[in-house]
Amino acid sequence: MSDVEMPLAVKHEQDETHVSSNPVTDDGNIDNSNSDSDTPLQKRKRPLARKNVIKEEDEDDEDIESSDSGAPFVKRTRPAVKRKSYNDDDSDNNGSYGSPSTSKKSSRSSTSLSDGQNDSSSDSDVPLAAKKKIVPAKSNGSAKKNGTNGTSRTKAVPKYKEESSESDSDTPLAKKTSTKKTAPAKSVAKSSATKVKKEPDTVSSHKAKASDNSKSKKRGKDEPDNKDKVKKVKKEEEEEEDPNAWWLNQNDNDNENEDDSVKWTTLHHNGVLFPPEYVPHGVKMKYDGKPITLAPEVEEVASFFAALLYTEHAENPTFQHNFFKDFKKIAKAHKTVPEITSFAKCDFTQIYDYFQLEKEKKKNITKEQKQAIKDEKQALDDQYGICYLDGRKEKVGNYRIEPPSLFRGRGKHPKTGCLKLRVQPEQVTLNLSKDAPIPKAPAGHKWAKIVHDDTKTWLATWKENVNDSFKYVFLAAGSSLKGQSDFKKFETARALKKEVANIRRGYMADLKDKKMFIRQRATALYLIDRLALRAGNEKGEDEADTVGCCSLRYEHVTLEKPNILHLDFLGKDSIRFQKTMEVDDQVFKNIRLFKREPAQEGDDLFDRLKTSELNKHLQSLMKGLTAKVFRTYNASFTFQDQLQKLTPKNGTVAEKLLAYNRANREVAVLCNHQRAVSKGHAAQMDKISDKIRAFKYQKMKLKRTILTLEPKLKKKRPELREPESDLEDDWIAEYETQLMEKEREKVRLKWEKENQKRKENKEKPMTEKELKDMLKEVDAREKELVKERKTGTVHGSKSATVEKCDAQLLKVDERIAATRTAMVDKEENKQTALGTSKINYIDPRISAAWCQKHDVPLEKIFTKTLRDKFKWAMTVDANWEF
DNA sequence: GCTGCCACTTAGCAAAGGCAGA
DNA sequence: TCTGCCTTTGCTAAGTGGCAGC
Repeated sequence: MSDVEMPLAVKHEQDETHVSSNPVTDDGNIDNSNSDSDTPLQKRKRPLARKNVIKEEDEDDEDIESSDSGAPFVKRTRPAVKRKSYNDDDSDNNGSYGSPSTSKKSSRSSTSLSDGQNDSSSDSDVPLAAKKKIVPAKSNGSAKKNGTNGTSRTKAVPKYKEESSESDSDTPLAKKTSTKKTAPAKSVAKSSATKVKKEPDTVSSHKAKASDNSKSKKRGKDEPDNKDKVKKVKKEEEEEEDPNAWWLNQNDNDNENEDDSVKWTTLHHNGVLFPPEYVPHGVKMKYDGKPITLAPEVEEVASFFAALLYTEHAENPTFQHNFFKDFKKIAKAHKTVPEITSFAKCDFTQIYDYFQLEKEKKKNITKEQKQAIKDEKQALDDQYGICYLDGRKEKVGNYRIEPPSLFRGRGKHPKTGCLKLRVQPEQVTLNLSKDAPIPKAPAGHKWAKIVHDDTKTWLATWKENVNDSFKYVFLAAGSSLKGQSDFKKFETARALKKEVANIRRGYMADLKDKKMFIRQRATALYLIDRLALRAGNEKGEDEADTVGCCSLRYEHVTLEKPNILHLDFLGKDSIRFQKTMEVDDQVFKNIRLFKREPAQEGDDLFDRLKTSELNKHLQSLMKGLTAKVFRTYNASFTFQDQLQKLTPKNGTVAEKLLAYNRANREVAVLCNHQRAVSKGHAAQMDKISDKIRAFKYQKMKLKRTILTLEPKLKKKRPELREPESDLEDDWIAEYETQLMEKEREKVRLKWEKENQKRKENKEKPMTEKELKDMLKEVDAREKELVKERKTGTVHGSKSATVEKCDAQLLKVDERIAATRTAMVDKEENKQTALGTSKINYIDPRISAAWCQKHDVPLEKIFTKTLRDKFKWAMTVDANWEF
């Protein structure tokens, strides 16, 4: 089997590419004289229209219809921004790749497939499904019935009604809502429950599990502790009686066709929290070497930049350019003297230094001050951090209005550095139920609008000025609405699991379709499925140049005979996607066809395909299916598959966790979730190595003690004479010197502490001589160590016995193993971000079931926040399968 | 049928918090 | 108890995809 079938087998090289720097000229413009043509400020080359008729000499392609009846061949035009490959100066990476000319005339016939490649239409060639062992879900199928397949969505009629933006009530939220204890006739729990049905093995309770004593099988040494911990966590979390446990409160008789667009019946909240008004610090910036006085409004913007000095943002020419443009404007508006016209003459370091000082001060505040800050935060959380949805208390997520700042766009975002203005209450619309008291707007202000839209989950919204996009205040991740949404997402992915073999057969057949549009759709789907690519919607010219599958361009794809595909592009967040994989021969042929001359840099690879068309097709294959479901499905499937393969049956908890993280990592790699290697990574690794060496040293000493106690064991137990690896004589000598030095330091501290105590008790202090005597003991020990090194005999403590030493040896071995495991985990994890896939793509029920099955405490894999977010998933039993 | 708007999910980074070792 | 490092959380940017309106 070729590894083309397995997303995991994809070879990948990852890298991160970010902005390059161009100097900013005095007038605030970017000097491009030395840069390549890749600057975001330049126009992207408009793609040339490709010839309509494409002739392919390969027999399959000969009679492709040139004008798809289903898809009018109108070449789409993209924003006219010239886009050059971001990795122009990284040519080494591509040097060995097949040049675009490989896509020209090929002597290969369709039968010249690589070894093991079958006809793409055959079953054996159906990807993943056929190759991976797909275990049918053990559930009773209700998921399909309930999740996404069973309901027909009734179109929502938004119940919009505007009201006066004046606040009409001071009544505190809790007081008002507390009278509304009974759930409304159509509560979320009910309406959502119609889609979220009970699966017998899904809702078996943890309580039953907790009382199950059958798990008294042999445990690792650390496990009794863990068991207690599990119990403790379970108990704590069970004790928090959850009135929002919608997943337990499902009614089989609920009407499946019920309108699921209505999200709530009543919604009460306290509005949003605005950032405090700006308080000027009075620290002056320098202009042309001289301190200048700034109006508070100007000082605020200067401070935004000063706070970012020496960061990548402040070094980024686009950021500088955009900041300076806005800064100049605001400085002029406030008649700053002298007029600020040159970025190069601006010196923000004094403000930066002031912030550093403030940071230091903040570090050194008293306990009481810290507590006061904490209390203040708690009070705000109490006021704004909760709301009442259908009478039930729920957490609000981000109730703070985003403070003014400089927009920190990622990658080569053309607007990065622009001034993000302070949001006024007059821009903020609140969404709450008609019966809810309207929160008071800040003094002297009023709200933009008050709406009562029960089809929306947001509590507040406003428009930001930089990208003209909407911002929202939503419920927290652990809320019922978010939980139900998560549940639905994973149920759709599970539904895909049942359909995926058919869908794959379908798109593999479509790869040879006569219509170009269908071929492109099938090829794109193949890539989305195999490489977990994002859909790739079209983007505007005022956004960073990043792509997904449907927006891949000519220059992102390179082919290498016989069937190797290289992909290299910037994906979401300008994270580089760089992978090489073997692809199905027909996919290879198709991409070669799509890349045909006169296609050139800047041209779309899939010039007839849009994400909307792709998703429309997917909807026809399975209800609720979109491109992104493949990512969720493949992530969860891969995770479960890897967990099953990697988890050691009789391993320790540490070993099982290593397996868990490895499975998680496979998913993170599949989804291309990257992170920068932390600055201190190498030093941290060295530290762990030292720790292991120290353990080995202990082991060596114990072995020698045993042999000193029982010299006869030399023959019986030859392993006692074997030297420890990595323990050179020089290292041992140095280590022992360090040990003794630390010992002396300890003795001195002990002596000082004792004297301090005696002083307080008005007793006679210890003398210097006594200290010297104590230090002499250390000297004697050091001499002894030198002797031990020479002779190889170690006497150990007076009470030392062979049995005791053996027991200690065992313990040290365990510690070495655990530390090694942690070290391997850390090294393997340095470039990969596991969190994103864990939070968004991996069905949490897989983890919950795994924890139960392998007796691993849940809190080892999910933080409190995640346990809260996934509480709906924690009730599965050990045999639950995705 | 196309386009842009809107609502929501997904994403990495940086600050805050918490914990282990000194 | 303190310090420094690692983990967790908060923030907000950047995606996806449905749908209204032209």
